[in-house]
Amino acid sequence: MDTVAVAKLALSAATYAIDRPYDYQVPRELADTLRPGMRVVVPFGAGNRRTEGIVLAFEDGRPPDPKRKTILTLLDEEPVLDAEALQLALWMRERWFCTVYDAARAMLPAGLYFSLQDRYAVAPGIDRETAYASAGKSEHARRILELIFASGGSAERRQIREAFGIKDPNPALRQLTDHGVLQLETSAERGVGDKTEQVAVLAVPAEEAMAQVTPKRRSAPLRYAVIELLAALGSASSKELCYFTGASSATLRSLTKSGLVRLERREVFRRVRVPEVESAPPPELNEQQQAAFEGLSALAAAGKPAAALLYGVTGSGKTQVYIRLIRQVLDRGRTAIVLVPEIALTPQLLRSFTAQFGDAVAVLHSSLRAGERYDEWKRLRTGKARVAIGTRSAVFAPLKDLGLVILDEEQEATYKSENVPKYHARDVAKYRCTQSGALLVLGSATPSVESMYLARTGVYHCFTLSRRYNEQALPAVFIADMKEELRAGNGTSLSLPLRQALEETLRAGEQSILFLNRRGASRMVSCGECGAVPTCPRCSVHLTYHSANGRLMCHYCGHSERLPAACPACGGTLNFIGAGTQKVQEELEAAFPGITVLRMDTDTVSATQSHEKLLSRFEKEKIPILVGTQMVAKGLDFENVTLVGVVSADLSLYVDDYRAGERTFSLLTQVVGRAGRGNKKGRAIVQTYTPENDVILCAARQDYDRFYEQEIVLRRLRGCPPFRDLFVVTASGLSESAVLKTCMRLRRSLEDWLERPEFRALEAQVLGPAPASVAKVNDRYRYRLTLACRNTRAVRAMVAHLVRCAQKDKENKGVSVSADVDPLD
DNA sequence: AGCACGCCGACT
DNA sequence: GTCGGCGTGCTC
Repeated sequence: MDTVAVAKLALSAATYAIDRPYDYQVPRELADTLRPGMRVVVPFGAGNRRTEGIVLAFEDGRPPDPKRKTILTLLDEEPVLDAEALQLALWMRERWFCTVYDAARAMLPAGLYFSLQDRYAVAPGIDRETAYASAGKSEHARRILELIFASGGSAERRQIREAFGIKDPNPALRQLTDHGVLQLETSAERGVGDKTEQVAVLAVPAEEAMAQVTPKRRSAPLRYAVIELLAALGSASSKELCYFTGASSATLRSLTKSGLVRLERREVFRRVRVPEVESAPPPELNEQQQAAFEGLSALAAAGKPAAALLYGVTGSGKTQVYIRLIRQVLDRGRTAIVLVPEIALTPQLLRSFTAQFGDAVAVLHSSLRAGERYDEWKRLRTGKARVAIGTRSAVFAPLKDLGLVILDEEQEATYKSENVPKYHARDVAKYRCTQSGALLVLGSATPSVESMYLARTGVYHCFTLSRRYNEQALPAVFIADMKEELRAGNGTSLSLPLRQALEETLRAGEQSILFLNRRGASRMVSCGECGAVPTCPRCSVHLTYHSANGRLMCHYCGHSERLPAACPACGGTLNFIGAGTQKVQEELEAAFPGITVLRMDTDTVSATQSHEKLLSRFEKEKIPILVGTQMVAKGLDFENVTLVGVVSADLSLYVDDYRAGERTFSLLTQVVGRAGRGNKKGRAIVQTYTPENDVILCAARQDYDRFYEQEIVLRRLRGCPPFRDLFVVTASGLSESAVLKTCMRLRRSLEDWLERPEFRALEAQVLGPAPASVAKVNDRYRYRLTLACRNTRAVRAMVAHLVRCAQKDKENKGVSVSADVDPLD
């Protein structure tokens, strides 16, 4: 009997509700070349639209099935994912409620991505008249033809859909293709961010262009703004042009139609890599470092999966241990991954790694151009580079014989992805280490409570570095009670002790850093008279001011508007509020006339220069005082900084999140550790309205162990990680009542499930529905249910089932449902 | 999600 | 009789 070869594919068009391996017939000409891990193009769905798929496996000897469709084309010459990576993708689907394709997409560099477009083109030999005759009386078909002829004979399906709005162009499109007037072509284009970018240039002299748009300045302000900017610059990238003027790509297109602007593609110059550094000898280790190294090295040598916590106080030299460990792993013929929270904040670490390992290091992070990222990815896959350093997504580095994964500052929130797939790099790292018998090293001065718990209970090995480099003493920490300051009539953000300390530091010719630990440090605008704050029309958030383009912008949906001259509600004067760094800067300048105060927050960094530049200015010019947000907390060490002030330790503490204590402790510890890195002794002043708070007291004493002991009790009591995980099911939609109804249905079936004998013992708890932290985004209301429960395979399967059923349920029409584990907010 | 099929009202 | 709007069900 005749049999055929069938490929099992994961498809990009399959949503979570219908994600499963799909069977496709392998055409004879691909039978020899096609292997698992390669990407292909296949027809999918009733309309056979082109979809990308990735080969998971083959099955030979299957009976032919007339219903089965056939693979159209091959996209790769070599597999882009190996067997282990495919296995990881399947595991991610189970663990984080995403599709296999979502997982695969996270693993591959964007430069590898194709965008498949269905294009409708006028068939050869068909003229306008024949075409319109075929359209007959169909209004839809006529409109489609108009669009296609207007755009030069062909148009993308997406374009046609958008032009139609809600109505369905498909019957008309089918009619036209059936008559042979139009034909469908598929184009596979390389994805975004290649080596070129779109640039807009003036097509006519600047004066002429200005003369054309000026009369219509009122009615077409965006066109005017674009031309005005282009007249000044000559040319600019389309992206920047839109950012600075608030114009959309439609504005640019309309300007090209008027003949004022030309759009071109221009080569983007690949950016300079890590600066060349002289190679350095392996670092010398002190006694403690040596002990940690030997312990870790033995674990790595065993070739069995293992995890260890490297708990080392700030300045105890964890990097040197990493370097020696990597060296050894490389010498044994294996490879290593180093994850850091943010590349930009770790230039020193990057430099020392390059000095040690030279070309064997590949750097992967989000601000690399797609092409560069792709190049680095290829170097890793081919074995030319054997150490990958990067942020979260570098955990997927395509390395064979992985022997070691290091997560530096493992408690950092950046290791959890906020986009689908919402994975945590720590868990992916664990899985990869298990796959390849590698060692996972979690390094931190302030480990996450979860990791320390696992270390204390013997799941992780634990190594401690308690001695600071050169035996430096920890800075002396003083807590300033801001309630008392208020009672004494001091309403500013600078307490008396902080003022005095600043004065003394100034007099000694030393430098100070003031830290404002406010999350998402951005600036808002409010009316001085009526107190109104401009809000996004589509989302329930305040708009933030961007000084770079002078506009108010929404960080959730991208809405932007010009900063109004006066309050739209009452006509009053608008004031800037927000990060407060500016206010602190002003207060400092008033208190210390003539002293330079450098400010570093999202505003000054994006507008003027990179924070690296700002920091080097601070160091080289010995600017007396630096005020900043989160970004001053980490990274560089300054010899001459002897005073650190925390303006308000409470800001990150009293928020509704079980990790608030941990985050505040970690931040305060890092900030305090900034003082006195050189020979001089440092001190720190922590200002707070709640000086009796245990987290603040522990941080002031740099007493992690005490903090942990208290925190773990709270976590157990509240049923938070590490004792239970929080599964969050989110429903969103345009109708608030529909979203809430979906949530109530979900809650009921969740409770039904938990009644079953196999789940009773888990003592799970269901909370909500409650509005999400940002209750409305893009006009969609968001509510969520929280299930606090041990994270077992059965529970994950149950949640997955629940989400899938909710997505398929007709009662939930117009509401989308998704799930996440231990989300950040 | 995206597409086809089928039902039904409006217009011719 | 069409055309087009809308609800329902499936995706190899």
